Amino acid sequence: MPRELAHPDIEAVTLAKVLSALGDPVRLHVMSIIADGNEHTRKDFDVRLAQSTFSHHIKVLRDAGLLLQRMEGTRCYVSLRDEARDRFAAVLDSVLAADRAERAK
Amino acid sequence: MPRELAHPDIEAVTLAKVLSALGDPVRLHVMSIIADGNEHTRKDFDVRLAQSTFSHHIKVLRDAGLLLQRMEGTRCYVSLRDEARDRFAAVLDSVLAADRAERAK
DNA sequence: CACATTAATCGATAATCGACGATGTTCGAA
DNA sequence: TTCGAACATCGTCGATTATCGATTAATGTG
Repeated sequence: MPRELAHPDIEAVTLAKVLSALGDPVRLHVMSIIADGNEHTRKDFDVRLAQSTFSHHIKVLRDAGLLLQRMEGTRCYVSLRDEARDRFAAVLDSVLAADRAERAK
Repeated sequence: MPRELAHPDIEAVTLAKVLSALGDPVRLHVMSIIADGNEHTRKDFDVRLAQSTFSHHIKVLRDAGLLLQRMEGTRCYVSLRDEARDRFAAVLDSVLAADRAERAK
């Protein structure tokens, strides 16, 4: 596979795109994990989906500019994309807080 | 048509549903208009879509618990739903602010 | 080198979504 | 009472999305 994954220009990302990407339970879960700013591998997300399906969700977040994906050997590390945090700080913070609140219920 | 439109129980609304509903330019525009807390009629939203398509978007927002729809005679008034504002205050505020910022660009 | 691991991508399928025109209902006006 | 305006809903369409299994690529490991 291409060792370089395509990440969109953050300026080209629209708010609607971001919200649409966040509007899915699986992807919200991924965001809640990478919200700590660290890199994570697949094992950190225990979703019971086919591997290819999970890859798809990661790609949606990546295409929305929210997630940074780095390949190292056969491993894949994902983390919150800094430019996204800068550009959508308030939205991401409030969404992640609401997600925690909902999960805690 | 039924003079009473169905509005979901606000407790049954999930964050993912809300974000998914907000993840569309037309619906973001509607939200930005009703954010003032007042009631609005169709003429306040100048979208160049078929009437039925606009109705569809209104219904999506209504089903996400975000919008209150009141019929009076042949007119339809829509406004921000108070329970949604209470439950998702931070998310709505940040999203609407980001929308304004994006539009102002 | 052969083989297992990790994960993107491809191809298929089913479900959902955005858009539209047509229809039906309610109401106000002539 | 008949007409028109306003708007929800229905049926349909093409496009997108979610899911999966299979394939492929890269890299470890025996």
